[in-house]
Amino acid sequence: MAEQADKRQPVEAGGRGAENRERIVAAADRLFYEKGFQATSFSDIADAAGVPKGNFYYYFKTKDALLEGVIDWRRQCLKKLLSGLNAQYDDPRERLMTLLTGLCAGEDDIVRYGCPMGTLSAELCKTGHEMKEQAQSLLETIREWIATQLQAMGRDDAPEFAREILTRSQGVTLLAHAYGDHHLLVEEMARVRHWVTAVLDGQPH
Amino acid sequence: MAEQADKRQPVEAGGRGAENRERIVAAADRLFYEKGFQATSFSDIADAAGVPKGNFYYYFKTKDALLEGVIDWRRQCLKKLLSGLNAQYDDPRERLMTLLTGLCAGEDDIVRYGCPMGTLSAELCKTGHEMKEQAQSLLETIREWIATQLQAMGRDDAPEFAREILTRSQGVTLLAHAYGDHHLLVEEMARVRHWVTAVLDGQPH
DNA sequence: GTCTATATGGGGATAGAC
DNA sequence: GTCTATCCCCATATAGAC
Repeated sequence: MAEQADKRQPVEAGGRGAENRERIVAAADRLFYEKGFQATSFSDIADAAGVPKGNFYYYFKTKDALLEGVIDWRRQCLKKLLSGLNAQYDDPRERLMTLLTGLCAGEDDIVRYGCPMGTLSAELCKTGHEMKEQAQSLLETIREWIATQLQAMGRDDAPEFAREILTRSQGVTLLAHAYGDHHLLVEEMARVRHWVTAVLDGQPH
Repeated sequence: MAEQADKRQPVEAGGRGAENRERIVAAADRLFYEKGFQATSFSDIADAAGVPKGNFYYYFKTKDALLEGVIDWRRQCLKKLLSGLNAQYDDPRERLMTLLTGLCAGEDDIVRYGCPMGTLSAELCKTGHEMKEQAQSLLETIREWIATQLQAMGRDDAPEFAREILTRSQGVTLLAHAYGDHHLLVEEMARVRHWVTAVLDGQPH
């Protein structure tokens, strides 16, 4: 189940195969997000990626292996996002607020498809998929990063505070998705930021 | 799509057919909750309900019709719950706090399968199912009830406040489900209640 | 490495005996 | 109203030519 990972070595070697592999992962990533994991068929992915169905069993032996590739891909994107924030700002508070603002960046996507991490976790948990822990670890990664920023601000309630920020953000995206309400997303996320600001400025929470 | 509803007339007539229909709905309700809608097959339901597969096409022409029956069933349960609270308490605040406490009642279920309304909405929205609005209306029903209680307490921010309570509750259940963490559920729900109490007692929010 | 043709299984749904 | 046998389709997955 973890053996597929090493197959990714030739990615940087620059062969056409690497391009194909990445195309498949990128297409699957998008479709798993838009339609969900179960509802996405190989045909869907093949069409989207422009790669014949049969071919990509060469890259991924099973659909689960493909899911693993997609989760790894999302993990890399997330890591890149967070380390980007680390590099861009020195002030941990600025980092955090930028993240919270950025969560609304893909506004339409979130309204239409929900949070990529939250919805995937929910689906995999419900179906009892073996890879649910991997999806959960994406959420945990972001929670830890938030906690790190809070700790850098000298807060001793960093872990719980971070958890609550994540909780509220997930609640907002879930409802915005369920209601298909763009306005709800923007307004409630602003409310979350306002609350974080107030707490950081000394209000008890 | 709505024609199946009138089939429910004979339910109270007390024939064996009515029992069967209810058994099917009850089994489907439970399985849709535990495994999700897509992942639940007719065979699963047939086994659980003790009714042969072929038979229940007599009651539901399609899987979607069955889903509609399940959503109606959940709506009735929800209505019963809320009117029960209305009858049990005169004080709207007591009603609200009882509801918020009760949300943790099925603790283990929530940790394992999430919120019945939230997870169903998420799944139907993601797959673009025609019945997503029906699922959404379950959430809306509960939000309206909360708003009604808040308004009865004389709050002029009732609609937004109710929405935020729902948002936070959904966030808590989503994370508790994703993490499979019983402790998280209890603790964060207590935090939500604490926050509601504080706001009701005059703290700005 | 690439792609076509195909196997296999399980899903929803139907026909029709009882 | 009840239940069995069966159909069809589409999904994942494989075999093997190129």
